[in-house]
Amino acid sequence: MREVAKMANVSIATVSMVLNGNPRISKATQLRVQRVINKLGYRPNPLAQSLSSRYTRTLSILLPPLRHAFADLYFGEVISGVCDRAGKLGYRVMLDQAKPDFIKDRKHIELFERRFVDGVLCLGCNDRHHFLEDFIEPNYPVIVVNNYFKRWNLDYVVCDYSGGAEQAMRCLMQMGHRRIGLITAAPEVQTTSELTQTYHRLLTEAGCPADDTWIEDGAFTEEGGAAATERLLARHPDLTAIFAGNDKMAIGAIHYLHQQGLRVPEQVSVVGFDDLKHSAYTSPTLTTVHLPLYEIGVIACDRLIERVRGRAERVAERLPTYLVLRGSTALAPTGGA
Amino acid sequence: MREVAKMANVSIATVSMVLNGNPRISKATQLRVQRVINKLGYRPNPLAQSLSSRYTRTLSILLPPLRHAFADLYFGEVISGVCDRAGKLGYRVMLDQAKPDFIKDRKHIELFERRFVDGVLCLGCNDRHHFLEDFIEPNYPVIVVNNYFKRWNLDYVVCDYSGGAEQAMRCLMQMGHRRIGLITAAPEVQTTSELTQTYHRLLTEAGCPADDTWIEDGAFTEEGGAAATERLLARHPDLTAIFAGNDKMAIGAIHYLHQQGLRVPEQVSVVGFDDLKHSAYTSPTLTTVHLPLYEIGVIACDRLIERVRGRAERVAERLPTYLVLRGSTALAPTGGA
DNA sequence: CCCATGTGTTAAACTGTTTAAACACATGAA
DNA sequence: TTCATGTGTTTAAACAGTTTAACACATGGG
Repeated sequence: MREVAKMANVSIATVSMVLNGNPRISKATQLRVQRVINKLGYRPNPLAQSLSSRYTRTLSILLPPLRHAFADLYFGEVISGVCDRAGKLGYRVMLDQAKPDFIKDRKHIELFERRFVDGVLCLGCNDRHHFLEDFIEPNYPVIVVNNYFKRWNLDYVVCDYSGGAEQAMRCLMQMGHRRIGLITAAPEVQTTSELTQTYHRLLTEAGCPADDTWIEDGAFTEEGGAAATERLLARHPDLTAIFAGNDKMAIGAIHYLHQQGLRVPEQVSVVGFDDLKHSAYTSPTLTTVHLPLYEIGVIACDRLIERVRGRAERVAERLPTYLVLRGSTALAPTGGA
Repeated sequence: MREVAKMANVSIATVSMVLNGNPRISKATQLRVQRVINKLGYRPNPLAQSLSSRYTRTLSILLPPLRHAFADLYFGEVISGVCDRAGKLGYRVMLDQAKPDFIKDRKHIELFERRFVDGVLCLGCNDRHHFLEDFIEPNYPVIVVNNYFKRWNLDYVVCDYSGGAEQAMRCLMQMGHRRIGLITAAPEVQTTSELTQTYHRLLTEAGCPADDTWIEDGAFTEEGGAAATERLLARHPDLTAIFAGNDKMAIGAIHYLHQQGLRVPEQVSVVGFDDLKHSAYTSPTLTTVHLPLYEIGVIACDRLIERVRGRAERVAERLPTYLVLRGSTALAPTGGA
């Protein structure tokens, strides 16, 4: 920078102002300095810029403390959206994981206090992640992705889980299903509970309310989905459909059903939730609720950057979802179980 | 830092030295300063540290310019390994994507020149990614993950593709398969070409060499795998097995075979490569070669940090792979096609 | 002619750390 | 006593920018 200033016969401050498009610099000076910058191929050092300006132009994606958290298509889609958008807006993206040590060392606070990042996107978090509380009072720029909280007043962007669940349930019921098992996970997550409530509401409206024996926890994993299916089937051998809170559990369910020699969808229909890429390639292909995960990443990123730049209003957006009808659903078998 | 220095009656430099465990500081001073640091809850500003020390303690993961690149279990596993290891060693991880604009703007160079990061891990790159060349001459710390190049002398960590392919092919051949189609992708990738060579070698050794009509490109995607299977089947309706260069293409192949009413594995056996999480949950479950992708991420991260810290020797590691026998393979049908 | 106003530029202070060189001061040997 | 040596600490200069108050100068109005 010094070199540029010297060669253009101006002060360092002038060069800085040219770089930042300060309107107090005359056209002539601007052009002269710009030419020298190009000739010297000068590029400002972002570290120094951040040190001075207190903006890092870096965002963090904070993932829950799951093993191999990045090897997950659900998170992957969101992250893709965030990265694409952030890149376009000149922001960098860092990855962090809210492991117990991470929180214990207050690293989530340091993210801001030590100026590692300008803002944080929280994926896959739930009510038990008490560290979220620490973001509220200092009013740090944070957006919760695909969940929201009653107890904490945090900005969020979510998919319309109720709407998606309603479509899925209506579809099953129109096909004649009434004995429908529900596999969910993390009941403390608001979006999940929307799903459960919708499930209850629609069955009740149809005059055949379900009790808790029809609901099992599948931990959002394939194994969990399979195990949950086993438990459901043990209690209700006559069930004709399973509605899973995500695609992985649905795939686990199909896996278990096949193991037991049950045919999908002839004997049991299965509906998932997420519409991950490979759900279109399973056997049978999976009927599922499409979530705009990539788009949600894009929007969350947009809103976060707006907040970083001073936007004050709360963010609370809800994106529409829709059912994708594929091969894992069929008319309910008419005969016996 | 100033405050700490004042309160401990020492200079800022002394505080810095205490922080960095400089042996020239006496035990007494060290203790005194440390106490003040704790009392004030002082934490050094990493930006300023980086500005001074010229180390950012940040690594970049550079992904190829694929759509939704992060929504990929293959990359996801590697990234998980990298993040876990980097976190333990006190390094942060940034995400970058080698899109055309990114390269055109020489942002991959700026990563180093503007001191965004200390080192870069390149995932999913191939011989056509000429930007890799730019890293060689300045000797920037870069590790190529799961590929290597003959034309460029870059450090790498790979899985043993030859070994894995040999196990897969031997397994198929022991089950009586001889008419085996190969679905690969990106032939310019060394690791891929290991696979193809092994395929040719084993078939030739068995006295039934295959020509190029037995090989199709599947672009590493499910769609591609399905399309490749269609082409293979059109030419060789009598094939009894398909060996795919990754799990996604294998899943695409099974998808197409099912669509055509062919049973897997009774009529056609399918073997994949990668052993992604959900390959254990497909129908049928997928026989595949397990790649230690998470471990490769860990090791690549380790080696990169060693290089950043001055290690000079070239990195060229190869991790073992093994076949996982599941439900998509069976004895070759003895009768007609 | 004097002063208020506006425009372009600069010097200096600031961001928070590292590090090389200089500086006290005590010790031990000649 | 004098000088060399070693130890612990400080000084001051980087690192590479941004920001702000001040300044020089031109213009226009009273």
